[in-house]
Amino acid sequence: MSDPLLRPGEFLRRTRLSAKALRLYAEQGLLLPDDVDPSSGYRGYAAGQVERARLIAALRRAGMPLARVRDVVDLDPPRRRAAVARWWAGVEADVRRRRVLVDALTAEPAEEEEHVYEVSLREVPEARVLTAERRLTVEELDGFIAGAADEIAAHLARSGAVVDGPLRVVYHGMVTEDGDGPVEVVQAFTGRVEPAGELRIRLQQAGREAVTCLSRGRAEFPGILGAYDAVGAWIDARGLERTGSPAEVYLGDRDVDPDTPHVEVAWPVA
Amino acid sequence: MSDPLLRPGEFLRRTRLSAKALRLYAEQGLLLPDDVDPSSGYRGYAAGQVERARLIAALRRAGMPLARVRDVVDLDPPRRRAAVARWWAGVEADVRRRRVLVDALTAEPAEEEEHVYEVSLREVPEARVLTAERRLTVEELDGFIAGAADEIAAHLARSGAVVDGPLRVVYHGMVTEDGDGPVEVVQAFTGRVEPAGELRIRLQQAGREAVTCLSRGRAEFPGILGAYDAVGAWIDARGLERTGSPAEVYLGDRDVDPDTPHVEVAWPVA
DNA sequence: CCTGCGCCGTGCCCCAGGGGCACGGTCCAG
DNA sequence: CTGGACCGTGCCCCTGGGGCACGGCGCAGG
Repeated sequence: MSDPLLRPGEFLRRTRLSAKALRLYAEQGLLLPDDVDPSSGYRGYAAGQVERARLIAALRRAGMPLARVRDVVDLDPPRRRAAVARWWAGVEADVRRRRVLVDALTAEPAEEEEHVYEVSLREVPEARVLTAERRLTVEELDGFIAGAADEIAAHLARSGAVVDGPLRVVYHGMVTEDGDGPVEVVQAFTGRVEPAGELRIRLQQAGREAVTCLSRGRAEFPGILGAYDAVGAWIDARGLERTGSPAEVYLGDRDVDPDTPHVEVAWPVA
Repeated sequence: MSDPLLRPGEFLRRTRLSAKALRLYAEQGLLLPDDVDPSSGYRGYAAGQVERARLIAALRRAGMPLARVRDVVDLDPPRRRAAVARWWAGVEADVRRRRVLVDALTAEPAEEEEHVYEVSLREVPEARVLTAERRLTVEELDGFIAGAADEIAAHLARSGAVVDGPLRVVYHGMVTEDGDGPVEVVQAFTGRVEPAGELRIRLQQAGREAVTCLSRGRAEFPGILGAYDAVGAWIDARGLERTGSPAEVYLGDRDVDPDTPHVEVAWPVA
């Protein structure tokens, strides 16, 4: 009895995978049978495959997609643990994002102010700003904003300049064009800074803007659309005119209390 | 301008749904256009639909399946918030389950004892036990065990009897038969108890059993299969004979530290 | 010797929640 | 009247299988 191959039935019993799953994994090369009888097509598994099958089953039960399981199963144990942990960190981040949305959806609206956005007008002074601009699609958006913010902060720090006010993201291409219109990440600063790479320096004009403020939960898409509507309606109701592209102003860190003000929607007017 | 219907393009812009999603929701009756031009097939949406569409978009982004969205969107706001919260509680529970599995998969094995199960032999005294038995499939298993445990505890409390030892789940039908073989939830007790409903009283025979202990993470399927293997191999290596069905013994509460002993796998032997 | 039964294979259609493409009709402005 | 933007339908694709039908294969019992 060196190692008689396990027939599929026995292998299924030992791993509690379904026959369908087992065949799928075999087809995809994820769990190759040790031998396939060429006439009958019967698969034979070595006893050592049981452990691998159970690892796959555990990863699947943890919700890992097969494609990633494929990348992960063949790593040596320390690397595999690290890869699993990395994947799981992404899952947790996604759950946090969804939790913020759910919190906003399940929170009791405070006293009739369910869908009321308070819009106000404010003066914006002239300022020198460092910006990164790109034309991109929806799924690239978050990554671009985060990356550009980091790049801008790093360049300002290198140049010995000082951040002056919150980060703004200006949507030049209107809310949704083809992919998305050009999006510009804008950071006001004081000090001497030279352009670098994709980063440009320009003057932000002084003027007035209509602005409303949102908690983090309501700032998650699609809640923020209500804020755009409110600001737009407020502008129209007063007979003002839009003089530029709308912007989102990120007031705080991302890991802040979901109920505190977090994002402003601002639209330049005249 | 009472309320001119929004054409699909404008509606898409206002909700940032995809055309595909919008059409899907229309087909499924989830977001019915106010009007459909019979000749061209063009859909027209009332302005009031925008809010509903955004609610649907928010729920979808939170990961709620369309079927549940369908149940939820038409509820009045307080009931809707409650329904969303109930659904989300289930999501969180699932994430917790997966997190336990991931923790077990990413934990550093302590000093070479990666896959070693310590198996030992112990005496089991005769005991009177209250049991619930059923034949069921895999997906009913957890629900049945939880329900039976509650029922048993309630009946013992009603009868003034006292729980005596941990809960056992005996798998009479071997690990995996067709669906699953009969599964018996067993609780030893002291005191006077009458059978009730599906609950039966029987004598648990005295004897010996081979047993190994698992942390909660490793007790999640499929890690527990390794314990069955280890106990079986241990029994065979000593020339003992299996004299009954294997059982899982739940030592602690479910919300306990994932690293503390949590489940035993026990197999009666002679 | 035949027959039934348990295993096992292949192939097809199904689910959510759309993405993407092709083909064709509609609507409006120049 | 014609081009381009807008919009429809219909098809195939993805994941991770579930479920069913049909067919082969081998073994045991009558």
